[in-house]
Amino acid sequence: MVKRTNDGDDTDRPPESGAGPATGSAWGLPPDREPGPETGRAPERPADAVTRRAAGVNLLALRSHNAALVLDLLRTAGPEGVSRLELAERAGLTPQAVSKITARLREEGLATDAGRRASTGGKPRTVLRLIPEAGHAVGVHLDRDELRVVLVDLDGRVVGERRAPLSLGAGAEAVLDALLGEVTEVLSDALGSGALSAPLGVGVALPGPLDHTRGVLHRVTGFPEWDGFPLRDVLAARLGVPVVVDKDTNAAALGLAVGGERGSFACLYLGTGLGAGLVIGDVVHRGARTGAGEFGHQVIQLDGPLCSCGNRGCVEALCLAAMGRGDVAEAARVLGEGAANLAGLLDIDAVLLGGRTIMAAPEPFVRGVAVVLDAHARREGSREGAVPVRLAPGGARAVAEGAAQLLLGPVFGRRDG
Amino acid sequence: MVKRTNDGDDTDRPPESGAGPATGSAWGLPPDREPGPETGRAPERPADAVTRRAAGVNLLALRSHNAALVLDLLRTAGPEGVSRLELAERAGLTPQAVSKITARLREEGLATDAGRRASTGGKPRTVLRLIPEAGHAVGVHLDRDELRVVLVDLDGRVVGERRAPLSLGAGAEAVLDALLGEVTEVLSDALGSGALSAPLGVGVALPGPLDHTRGVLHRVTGFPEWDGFPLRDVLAARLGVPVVVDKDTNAAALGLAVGGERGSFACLYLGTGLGAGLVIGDVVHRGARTGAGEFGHQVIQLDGPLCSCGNRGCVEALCLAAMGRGDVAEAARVLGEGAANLAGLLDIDAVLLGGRTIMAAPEPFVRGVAVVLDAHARREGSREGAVPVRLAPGGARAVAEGAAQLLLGPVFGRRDG
DNA sequence: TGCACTTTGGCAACAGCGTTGCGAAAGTGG
DNA sequence: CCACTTTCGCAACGCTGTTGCCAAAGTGCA
Repeated sequence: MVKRTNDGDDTDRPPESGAGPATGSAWGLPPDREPGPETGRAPERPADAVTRRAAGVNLLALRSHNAALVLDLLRTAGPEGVSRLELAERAGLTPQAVSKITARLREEGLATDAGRRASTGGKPRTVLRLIPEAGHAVGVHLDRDELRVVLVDLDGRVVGERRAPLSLGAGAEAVLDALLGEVTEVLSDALGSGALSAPLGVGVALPGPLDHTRGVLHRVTGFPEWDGFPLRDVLAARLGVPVVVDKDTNAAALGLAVGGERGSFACLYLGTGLGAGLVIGDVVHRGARTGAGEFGHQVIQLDGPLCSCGNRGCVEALCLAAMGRGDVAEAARVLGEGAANLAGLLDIDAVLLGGRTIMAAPEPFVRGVAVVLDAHARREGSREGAVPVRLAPGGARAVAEGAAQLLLGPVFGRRDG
Repeated sequence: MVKRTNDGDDTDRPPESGAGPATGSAWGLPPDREPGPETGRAPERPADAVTRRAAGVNLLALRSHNAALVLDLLRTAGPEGVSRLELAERAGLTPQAVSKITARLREEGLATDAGRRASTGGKPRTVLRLIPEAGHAVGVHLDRDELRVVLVDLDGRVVGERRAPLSLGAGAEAVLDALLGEVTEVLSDALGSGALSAPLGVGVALPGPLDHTRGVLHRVTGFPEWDGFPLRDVLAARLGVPVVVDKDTNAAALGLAVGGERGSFACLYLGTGLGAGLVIGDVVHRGARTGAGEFGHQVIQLDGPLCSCGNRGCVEALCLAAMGRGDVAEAARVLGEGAANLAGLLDIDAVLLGGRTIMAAPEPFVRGVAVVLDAHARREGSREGAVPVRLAPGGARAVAEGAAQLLLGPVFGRRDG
């Protein structure tokens, strides 16, 4: 039902990566071709992809942009729905344009009526809502010791889930087999239980570093054997649907951005390591090399204790050392100083905390970080007050859900950054 | 000749701030009304302006977007010009669409023929170029001890300039009078020497903090009497043209972004203080409160020496202390550590150095910062190598030129961030 | 109960965008 | 001089959002 939004440049777009021949349901098919580690897309200079994209806007691009925007407004409104006039006001379009767009969305099965509003003296407004079942995506969280697969609908609701223990160091074949198996299971469960259209694709989130634009892993921390592995293309070839790969922190941040966190914010995740997902102006910021978010190896103590990365005085080293001593307050303070540096540099609207270590003792961390940010704001005389600190919502499934949003986001017009 | 790009929402847009009745050339007119500190625009909640702007795209918006894009490509091509087919390829539009757009630009006096290319076996391509004289903007750099005003054409070339000593602490009236005087002088010089269309407006860059969206100053460092002064609206009322206000570091960064520096980069300015201008994806990042770029008060030495801001161990304090001891190498090293934190956090493409202190001894700073970034990159095993460090080009006029780009940028489709 | 009024939202005509088909213009090369 | 290539404008077209208009569906007062 849902097609990926057409950007109007379908004339010379490279073919969908590994989409291969659509032999019925391609799920669970044996690999019809095994791309070697070097068989990726045509090598494109990353600089080109960033510095000057063809920014000319087509009528087709305009159409899909506005349709995606209206769809996003419908999604944001939730099950209560929105009226056409409200959509028009929020989108900055005329009511008649919205009428045409919503008529198309209804024809495509993406939207439907949802009752009417109370009259204000005239004809009551007809309320529209998204049909969440019109599209699905798979989100995979490939963690160091666990694999989690979720199936979510257009609304972002989880409609299927599986977990399995897994070691990232068990070798590519073992990990891929486990991943493909769990994904297939989740999908066949959903297919058995009800009507399910073909999924839009699979998003995979895992610890970095990696190249998001090409979907190639670099040396995953602690598992150098993955270096250079073209995960996206291998998975796309085996699954027969589009695959997107991203860092776990970015996926989590994307999930929050889609889930209602507006503006610019940073999610700090403290677990085996310390990383950050950055959202700037509602867009996940990855950087040209998918290297953004290196929060943990920010130096906040010149010539401080040696960190595993080779530098001295990194936030991560100080924070984990404090945790090793059982000094949560100091760990939170150190984290707060790093967060204050980040907040000052980017003028973000919120700091969100997550990760296993923080979830084990949320309150002292949130308070400790807030205290540092408050102190900085007061000393610098900020008129807006300190950046608010909150716990990142979503729990243990957040990364997998965010991974699914790597596919759902474009449907609602979200750009990558 | 040049009208500001129409975004298609001119139905309910607030009137151009202080544009007033156009009584001939409004320059140098006595103030016909003096807006008090509270007579600004209708107060708009900053959250709204950031979190959800009406993103629906109009046919009018599409038209002006594509026209601005083509104009930008013409500007980038320089005096040699570009052919229609090249424009079409770069813009992602069909040649025929480009023909129509360039025909309009030629009618409006913004573009013209510039010879032809050598034939490749058929009709030779006609080359088009921008007409730089079709539009101008004024850039003002309001520094602590000096005032600099430049007049630039569409190409960004400086066609008029004036300097005057000035103390920001001399009081609002004195500073405003000096500013208005110099601006009027620059314009009348240009009017006398040749044909000059009415300028697009005036961009003013000064040390922060301030509110870029409203054009209101906060407590300019060291000059608390400016707190809350609505500089944009006051100047707009007196000059009768649009005015945009921004931090000096942001203006400088914008100037570099327009001047050819692509992608994402940071400009670090070391003078009486230490600040940064951030460009992320070709867009200046200011943050919702125009607070981004607080590079100098990044803490890199927990419990270090006290800084003027009240915190301890700020880069600025350490850097300036080292300079006070004459230890340029240590200052560069400290600066480099801060730059490494920034580069890791944002995955930027380049670090540019500027400011009076650095220009006094450029080579040791560039080398010292590069050494630190190299060391970090090597230790972390970056496959792309270290972030390149360069001197920010442009010299002493860079900030004023960038201020003028605050007005020119929108003509070429540059969004604010 | 009936009528005036308000508000919503679809139908139809329209202006204007980029696209396509086609041909004139302006070169090269034999 | 002619065949060929390439550029680029004119004209028709499809599709976008916009405007004008009117039916539909309520409220509220007589």
